[in-house]
Amino acid sequence: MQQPDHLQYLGMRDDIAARIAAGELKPGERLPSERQLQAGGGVSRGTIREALFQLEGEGVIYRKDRSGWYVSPPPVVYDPTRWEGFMSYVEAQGRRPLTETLSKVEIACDGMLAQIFSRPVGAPMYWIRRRRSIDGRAVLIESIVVDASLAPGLIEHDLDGSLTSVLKTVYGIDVARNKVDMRPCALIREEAEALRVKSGLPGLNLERTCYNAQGRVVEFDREYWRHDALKVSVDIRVR
Amino acid sequence: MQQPDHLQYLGMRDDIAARIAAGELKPGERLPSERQLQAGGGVSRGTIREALFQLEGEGVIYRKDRSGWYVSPPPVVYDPTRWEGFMSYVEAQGRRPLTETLSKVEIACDGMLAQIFSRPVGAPMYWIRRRRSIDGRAVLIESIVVDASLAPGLIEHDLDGSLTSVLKTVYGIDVARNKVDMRPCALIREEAEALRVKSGLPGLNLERTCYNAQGRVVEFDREYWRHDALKVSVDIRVR
DNA sequence: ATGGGATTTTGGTATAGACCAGATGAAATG
DNA sequence: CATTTCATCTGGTCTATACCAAAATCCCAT
Repeated sequence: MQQPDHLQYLGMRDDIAARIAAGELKPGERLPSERQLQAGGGVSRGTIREALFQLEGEGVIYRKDRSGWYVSPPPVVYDPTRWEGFMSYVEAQGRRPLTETLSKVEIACDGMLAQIFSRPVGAPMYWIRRRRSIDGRAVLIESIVVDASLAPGLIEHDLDGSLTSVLKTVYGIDVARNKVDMRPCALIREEAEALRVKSGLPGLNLERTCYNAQGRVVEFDREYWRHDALKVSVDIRVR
Repeated sequence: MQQPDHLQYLGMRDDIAARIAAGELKPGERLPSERQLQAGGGVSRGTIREALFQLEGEGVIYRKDRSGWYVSPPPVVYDPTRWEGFMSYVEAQGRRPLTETLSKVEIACDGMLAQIFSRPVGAPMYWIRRRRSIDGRAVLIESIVVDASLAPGLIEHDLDGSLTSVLKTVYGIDVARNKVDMRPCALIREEAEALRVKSGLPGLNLERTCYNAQGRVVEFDREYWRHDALKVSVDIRVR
C-alpha cells in the first residue's frame, strides 16, 4: 500500500522493534511512555501511537490499559488435536497457567445447541465460562457446553483445574474425535472486557466439538484467544 | 476495557454494522465516504475512522486504498487437511478464484530449508511466489518451496492453476501427511504490499509441510491470508 | 511496617486542521 | 470510438491540543 521509506510511523516501529530484538527491552518490561517516546524526535503523539499499534498488531508489544506498553512474551504452542488440558501443555512449556471459572450454570438446550448435540430442545446442559491466563496475563476466554446427561453433577466439581481430567476420571468420558473451526476475529464486547483489552484487538476464535467413541457430542467449546498468545500446530494425515 | 455506552466510535460502529446487517449495504458495495459519514453528526473524522477500523477488525468491511470502504464478502472455508487445491474449493463455494504466479526460480537450499527438507545445503529447490484472489480481491500470498529432485522441471509448467494437480499428474507425487502451523499475524512489508493492504492489517500465517508416503518432505508452503477472507475447519481423530 | 488518601502519570478519546498521493471519472483530444 | 488529460474525490499521514478515567506512585497518619 505504501513504501516504508518516508512514513514516520513505520520508521519508529522499526526503531522500537530493533531495540527489542537487540535485547535492550526484554519480555514483560515496560516501554517508555508515549510522551517520553515523543520527546525524543519532533513527532506528535498520534504518530507514536500509530507505530505502537503496528507493533501491537505484530504481537511484539501489548498494552495494559492506562498502565503502559509492554514487550510481549513468546506465544505458547497449542495442538487442538491433543486432548491434554491447557494446564498441562502450558506448564510443559515452562509457563505458569491459571484458570478462573467465571460462571457455571445449568441451562436448557436451545435450538442451536440442540442441533450441535443432536439432543431435544430443553435437554439439560451445563454452561461454563472460564478465563485462562499465562504468567499472569489473561490470554483466552472460553464458553463450554457439556451434555448434562453424560456428566451429571459436573458443575459441583472444582473446574479451575482441568475439565478434561474431571470428565475422564469422574465420568469415564473419552474423546475420540474433534471438529475444530478456527477464524481470525476481533475481540469485542464481553470478550474484550473479560480479557481487559481494547475493543478490536485481533484474536483467534476457536470452536471445538468433541465426540465420544459412539459419535455422540460430549462437549462444545468456543474459545477467544488474544492473537499474540498462541501458535496452533496440527499434525495430520491427509484423507 | 471500557463500557460501549459513552464511546462515540463504538456507537457509530454499531450504527454502521446495523445498516449492513439490515441489508441496506450489501457485500461489495461502497460505504459513504468518511467525510460524508462525518457530515451526519457533529463528529470529527478521526472518530469516524476509529469506528471504521473497528469494523475492519471484525471483518465486516474492508478498504481499497484511496478508493473507499466496502462491505466484506463472506469468508471461504478452508480445510488444510484436504489435499484439494485452492481453485477447486473456492469454486465449490460458488466464488471465483484467481492465481497469479509472481515469481518462480531455482534456488540453492539454505540452512533453514536444509533442516526442513532433510537435504544437504546447496541442494536444488524451486521457490514459487503466488498471489491468490477471490472474486477479484487478493486474499493470500504464498511462498512455496519444492524439492527440485522430486519434481525436476516443475517451474517450466504453468503454475497459475493447481500446483497440486501438476505434482500429482506430472510427477506422481502423493501427499500422505501434513504438518500445519497457524498463527495470527499482521500483514506487513512485502505481504502487505502484494495484497495491497495497509501495513498492520490482521492476517493469518499458515505454514504447511507436506510429506510423501516415505516420510520425505515434498513441499514447504508459507501462506499469508487476509484475516477476513477465511475460516479454517479441521476434522480430526484424537491421538 | 501498614493502610489510606491525594497527586501524578499513563494511555484513551475526541476535536480541528492541513497536506499528500493514488483512484476516479469527466472532459478534451486524437 | 478509443485515448489522454486534468480536476476532483478519497483515504492516508501528521500536527497540535484538550480533557478524561484508570493506574501507579508518593506521602502521611497510624
